[in-house]
Amino acid sequence: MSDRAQVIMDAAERRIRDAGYSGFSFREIAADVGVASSSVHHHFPTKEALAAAVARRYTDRFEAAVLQEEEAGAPRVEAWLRVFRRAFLQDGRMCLCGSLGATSADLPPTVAAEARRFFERGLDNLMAGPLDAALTAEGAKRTLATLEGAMLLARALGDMSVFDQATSALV
Amino acid sequence: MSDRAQVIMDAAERRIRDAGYSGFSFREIAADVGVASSSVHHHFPTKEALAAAVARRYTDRFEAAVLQEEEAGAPRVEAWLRVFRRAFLQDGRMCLCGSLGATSADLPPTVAAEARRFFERGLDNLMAGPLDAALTAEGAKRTLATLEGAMLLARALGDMSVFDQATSALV
DNA sequence: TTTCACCTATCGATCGTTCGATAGATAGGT
DNA sequence: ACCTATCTATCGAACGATCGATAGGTGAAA
Repeated sequence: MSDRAQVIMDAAERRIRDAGYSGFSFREIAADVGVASSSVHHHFPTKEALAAAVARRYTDRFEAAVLQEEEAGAPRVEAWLRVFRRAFLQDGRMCLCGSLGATSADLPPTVAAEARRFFERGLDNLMAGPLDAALTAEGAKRTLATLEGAMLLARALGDMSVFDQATSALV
Repeated sequence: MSDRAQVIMDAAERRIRDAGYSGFSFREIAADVGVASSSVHHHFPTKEALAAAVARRYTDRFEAAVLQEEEAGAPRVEAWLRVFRRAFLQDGRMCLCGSLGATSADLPPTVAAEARRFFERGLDNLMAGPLDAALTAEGAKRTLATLEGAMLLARALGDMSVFDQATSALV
């Protein structure tokens, strides 16, 4: 994967997190990066392929960050909270797969599958390991739902601090 | 507000809940209703005005349904859970204002204001009343976040039962 | 006769996508 | 060292489709 392809994915990720799948275009991405829109197609043949690649990279990065927090000694739920919190407050944007998942019914199949994969991996991680650290199926779903919803609420209200208030009972 | 305008709003509401603000068009709505796209403009001059009207009606309906549940004796949080659950399982769709709020950064101002209003009204209601029934500011935000996130998660995973699992601890 | 709801037709802009051309790098053969 | 072939990354131009929006006309109701 070339540097240019990474920069294209960076721009696409920003745009999708702000506006969703149908809210970004090749021309916008191209303008952000400083190339012709046809050059974006050279790296990613279709819009569906670009969005799927961005979601795949996002999930892998996210999972790696959570594992790093856990290895640093953070309890399971707190690891997730920290990574979500960082993704939200640092970038000032929704979770990519939250943004995609909200319109899941209208997504090309491979993009919907990548969004689904993000949440499946999250639930697997939250339910894995020794019994004293693992969450129940319901606890894991509640945790992810609250984290995603906290982002959505904070964005809709235009107040970033809402995220911390909505998630304060998770730890 | 004429009958035709109501039917147009019905179609727009369905489409926005599935695909977000940038995922619906006048032509699609017109085809659903069975009129020309210019006729939709006759009732709602712009896309922004149509979406804002749909969100306003949605919020008012939602609030009325919650109040009805409360008057029927449902505890505060359970009233919200029931109305959210019905909106999700009956229609098989996201919350309209959740769908809009996810892309709040990319919304025309009046539409973003209507989405914000939905959550402000929700928080006000959850925090109102006698102390033994009212939620704290944090509890109210956590409740709305979990409800919205539960919809998002269930949609992304393609499994409606996820909503009940994610919200099982709210009551 | 004025108003209302709807129509057809059309506008300019933007969409995802495709195409052919071009420049630079790389590799192999002579 | 030189020529040739191939690959990669980029460009401008254009495709048909769709977008939100507008203009002007038609017919029925008030």
